[in-house]
Amino acid sequence: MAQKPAIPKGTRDFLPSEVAKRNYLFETIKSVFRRYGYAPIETPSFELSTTLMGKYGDEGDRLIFRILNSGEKMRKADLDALASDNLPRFANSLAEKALRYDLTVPFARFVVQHQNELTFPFKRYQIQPVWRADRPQHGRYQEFTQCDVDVVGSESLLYEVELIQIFDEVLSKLGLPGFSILINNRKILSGIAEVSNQASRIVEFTVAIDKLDKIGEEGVVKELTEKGFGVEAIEKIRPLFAFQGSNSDKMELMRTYLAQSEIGQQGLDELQEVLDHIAELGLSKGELIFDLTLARGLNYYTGAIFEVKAHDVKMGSICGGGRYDDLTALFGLKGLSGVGISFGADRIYDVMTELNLFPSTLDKTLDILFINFGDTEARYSLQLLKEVRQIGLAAEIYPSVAKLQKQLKYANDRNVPYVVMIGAEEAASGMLGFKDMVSGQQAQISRADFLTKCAQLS
RNA sequence: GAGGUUGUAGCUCAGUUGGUUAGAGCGUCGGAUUGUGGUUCCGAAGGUCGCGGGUUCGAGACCCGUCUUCCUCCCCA
Repeated sequence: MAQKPAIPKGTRDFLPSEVAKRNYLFETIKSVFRRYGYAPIETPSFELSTTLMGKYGDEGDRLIFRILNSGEKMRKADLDALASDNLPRFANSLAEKALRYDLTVPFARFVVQHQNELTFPFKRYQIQPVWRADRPQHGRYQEFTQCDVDVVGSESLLYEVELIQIFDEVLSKLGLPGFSILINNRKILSGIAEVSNQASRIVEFTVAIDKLDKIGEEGVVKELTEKGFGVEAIEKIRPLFAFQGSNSDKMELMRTYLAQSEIGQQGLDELQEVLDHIAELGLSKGELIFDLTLARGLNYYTGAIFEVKAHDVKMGSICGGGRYDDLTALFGLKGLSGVGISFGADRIYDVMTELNLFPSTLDKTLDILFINFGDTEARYSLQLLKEVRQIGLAAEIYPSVAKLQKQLKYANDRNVPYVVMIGAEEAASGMLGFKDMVSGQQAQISRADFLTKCAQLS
């Protein structure tokens, strides 16, 4: 019985034209990564559940795809846990492997595991798919590709600067007309929590303040109240709702506000240093903005936090990243600070499609098509075809003796710029018909002239 | 995980309060035109109406379930 073809929700097939665009995207990204001295690594698409679980907070755990144990391993199911309603534990006993959720945590595992084989600071890039059991939406998939660059083994803020330059260079190179590179620092957020006496509830606080531009001041107050923040605490953070203006205006406000917080001042110092460097070096199309409401949920960032948003499109963040001081400590290696960023290739692809930024030349996968007029005539074409390929052009001969109309239509559909016709007449005379499919013009030229032309095209 | 929404030809979509044989455009294929494509004209093929159950004399349409799509939350690339 024929089965209706389908793929799981949140996943996609890629047609040749789409792969061409994706490769162009990846190649552009890679070329920049390499130029800044990063080398590629790869890690398995699935890890041990224990490697991933608990690293992304409760929300994150929910979104991790688990791989059901197979065969005899199914007997490991912890039925006691099920009976006592301990579903997380029961789930863990059913699945000892899980699809990776991002590239950062596996990277931390990789660094600890191979620490003796690496030179620090270790700079790597990694372009691989990740999976999230999220509900699909615009720009949101269950399988998508992340392009990460990270450096571990240095606390130098020069890397923050470098990564901002990479954001700017990649996205400018891809032709995005404008985008905002949002930056914040976890220490500033900690300082706010400290000043408002809510040090232990920083996550709830940051989640609420992250919505400032969405639900407004009243909404944030309401949400904080609902979460049990007292009137006093809310009054203490109210000055932050006026946070606006230039980066230096914002810095000034925060210097005053966080005057009593040591950690807050430290965060401001760090941010200031990065801002100064970038101001001096300049950016191409990007705009670096100090954004206090940027409080990404990932609970492993300890210093800088980044996020990038493209202008003029309705799309969430297209890039993210930040500094994490303790990530490798989770796998037993302390005192190793890391900082990294991630490009959301699929979202960038969607943005570029929407803004029509892909070069039209990407469609072309064939330079020359030889028309097939018959078995005898094709012999002449085959010899020439071989030489054309050696020159470096993509070329092929139509596989059967179909009507010329059909062969030309095929050339048309394939976006082939040139067609060569060698029929009985041409085979005898040593000439060939060379047709420009764009202009429609055709000329009889010698084989030598043809090969010269091919050499120019390659 | 919560709420809403969608599904009819390869694609985009019509389809009246439930009523005969479910339509159009685009695309595909064939022909006009045996060595000249994109334009034009003529013709043809192509549908378990997402899937399963129910109501009814009768369901593409109504009800229930399920999957899928898109959207708002949550969260994130």
